[in-house]
Amino acid sequence: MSDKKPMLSEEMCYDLADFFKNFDDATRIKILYALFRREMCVSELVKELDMNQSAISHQLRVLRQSDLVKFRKEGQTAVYSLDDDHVATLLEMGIEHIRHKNGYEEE
Amino acid sequence: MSDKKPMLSEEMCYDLADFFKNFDDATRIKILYALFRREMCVSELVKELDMNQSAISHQLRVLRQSDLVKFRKEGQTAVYSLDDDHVATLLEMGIEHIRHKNGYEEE
DNA sequence: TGTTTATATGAACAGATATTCATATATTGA
DNA sequence: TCAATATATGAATATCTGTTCATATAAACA
Repeated sequence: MSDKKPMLSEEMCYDLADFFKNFDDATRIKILYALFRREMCVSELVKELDMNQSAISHQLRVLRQSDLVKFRKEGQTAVYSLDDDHVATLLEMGIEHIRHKNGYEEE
Repeated sequence: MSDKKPMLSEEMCYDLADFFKNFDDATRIKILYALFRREMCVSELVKELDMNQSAISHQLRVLRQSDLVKFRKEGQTAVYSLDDDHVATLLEMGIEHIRHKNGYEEE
């Protein structure tokens, strides 16, 4: 046991959990995947997800605080985009996992 | 937009969120990482994580129901191990992400 | 300046969830 | 059979979290 990888530090465990929390909600998944397809402003996300503007803004704040998305102001609109290379990879790993588990390799 | 990847289905978004929920809690991260190092029975996990046996068992049930861990009975003990190839990869991606973000590439 | 549009945000509320406590089940050994 | 050990699980509780509502801010434009 002593010659193996050491256990994770308490701090790392909490940081990891916080990181993965970004992906544990369907709304945030939708936002992240939408931004993976292309950058979008808030009102476009509101239409795409057919949800309350406030709900979208609140979730964008969560994702911003984790540095998963960034945005730039263009006049009165805020254009959001992904700010982390790992996001797309993680989403695709998850998708592959689900497809594999549910047994529909193809499509 | 029409020639790009289509948006994810509602069901896929919820399945993805449910999958990532397994990693959104520090206790489950600890359990998963401990089992990544080696298989362990419940009482070993209780000692390793220094937590209530009931709490561990409840979390093991969550992970079992998502097919992330499996177990075999050996007498009165239940030996748990990882049951999904993606788990270790995901954890390592998360760890790399944190290290990268916090700026300590090395070590 | 006043109005409209886009976005952000605090407060409140409802629903989800992690832990604890008590207890059940089942295996081992005396 | 009785006691001890290992694990599982239902109920209760406290905390966390996502959404909504109301409202604030700020840019654009008449």
